[in-house]
Amino acid sequence: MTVRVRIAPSPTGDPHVGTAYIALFNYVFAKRHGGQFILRIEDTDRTRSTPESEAAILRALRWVGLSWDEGPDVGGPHGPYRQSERADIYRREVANLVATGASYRCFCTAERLDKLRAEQKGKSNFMGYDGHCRGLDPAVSDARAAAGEPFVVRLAMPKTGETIVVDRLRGEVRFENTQIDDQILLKTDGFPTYHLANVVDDHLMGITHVIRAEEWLTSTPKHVVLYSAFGWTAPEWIHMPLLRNADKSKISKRKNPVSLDYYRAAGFLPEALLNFLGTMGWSIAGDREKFTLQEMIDAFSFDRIRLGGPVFDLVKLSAMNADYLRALDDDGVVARLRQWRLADDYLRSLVPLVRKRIQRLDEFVPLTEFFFSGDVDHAPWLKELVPAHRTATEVSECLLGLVEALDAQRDFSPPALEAMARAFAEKSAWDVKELFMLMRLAATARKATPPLFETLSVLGRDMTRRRLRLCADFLKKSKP
RNA sequence: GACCCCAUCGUCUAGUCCGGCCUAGGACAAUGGCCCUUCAAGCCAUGAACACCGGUUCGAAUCCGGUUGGGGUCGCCA
Repeated sequence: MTVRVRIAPSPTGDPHVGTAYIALFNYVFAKRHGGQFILRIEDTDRTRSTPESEAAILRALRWVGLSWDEGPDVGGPHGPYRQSERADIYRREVANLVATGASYRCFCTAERLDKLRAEQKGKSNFMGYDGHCRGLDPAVSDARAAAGEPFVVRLAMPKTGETIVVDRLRGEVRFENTQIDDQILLKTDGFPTYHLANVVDDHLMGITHVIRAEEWLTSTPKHVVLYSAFGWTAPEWIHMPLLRNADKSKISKRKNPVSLDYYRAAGFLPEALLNFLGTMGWSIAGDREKFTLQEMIDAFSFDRIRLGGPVFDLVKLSAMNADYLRALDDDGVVARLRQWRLADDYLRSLVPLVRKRIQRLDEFVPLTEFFFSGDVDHAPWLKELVPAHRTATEVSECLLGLVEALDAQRDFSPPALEAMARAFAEKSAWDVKELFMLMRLAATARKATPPLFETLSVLGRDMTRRRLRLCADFLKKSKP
């Protein structure tokens, strides 16, 4: 049996460092055993998935140095590799399940479910669907569906006994069936949920090992039941520990940069990032922490994974990055600088912003310095950041609000940014002039810069968000 | 709250499976020093952990039980 594994990101946002982490272990395991590593796009959330996000994820994964044997861009014998293009497959498979009674239509409204949840909250030990439509007469169900009434399809979980998940890293994990609710498999819009699509695709694509994050562990019994309902052999499960913030909570953008694009923009070397991720929960040897991708492949074994959630420490990553940088010769560093920012493309995007502001070429570098630095120091601007009529907390909150707005802002062109900022000003009752200066100071640590939105546009989403957040943190600490 | 997972220096980890080699090793960070016109880098040194309580055993970081702590999940998101 040849090993086939996959990484299955959802294109609903920035390329996540956790995706690279899990992709790395999948990739390494596949290569260790001469198997295949597949990339599948899980875009069944029609409201949140975007082609831009998909492209960004592919680009980021490539940047980090991982490549896949099959995927939406490279094709393969088990395509399509984009779940939105496989909708008919899921509908076909789920129809079989309804026919055998392993799943059923549910006509409950969102309102009813909300009410149910509210009632259960705090009172009941069981949280989840109450099986209201489970006993519906199939003839009635058929008639209501035929009449055009919207419905979802749910998995009929066994009501007794337990489901055992065999996890490669933990052994048998047991779940009482009574506490697992009837998972929705097919949504009202006809698209599958993760649980269905994931099982169907893993089976159809011949996936042998599912290496994914620990957050999936508690929904795995549903997948076990699904496999058996289909009559399919389940893959082997391997749930990796979750990357953590410094406070041990699951890594999040509020407490850590999580976008791979940030790490690229901040000048981390992809091989250093990969090496660092390889030390998260895994070790190559007791006294060794530097290794190449190939060395990791050669040495890889699940036996060397520990399950405590590793804290993603930027300081340690930076130290490792420094090691890689020092190992490069001078030409190597030059090459990396060019790949990073000192490239014609980037300089060209800067020139329109400053050409009228310089009289001599030697003014270019000082004027554009903040485009080339990572984190900036806001300390000298405390007075300007927090004018007399504002409190530090107030300004900090405003910045955090902006970061949130920026998170959602896919279009980073100057006009789009300006529209966003003006809308934000209106909504938050901040004076436009004041808000714009705040953004300028936070993003650049300067009072005088090229036009704000052109500047932010070139600076990019990741660096802009990082600096605003840093500024908000600084203010929060400075004067509570 | 219910269920599930986890538990070695501040952090990443070795050691845990097959108990003695562990007065617990390495790395990052911290501190002190050396080097040096400066700053880095480099080198040397120091402090720093087996969560707790029981049990098994001649012997436990290692095995068992409990407690505590942390995390995750309970979405027509993945």
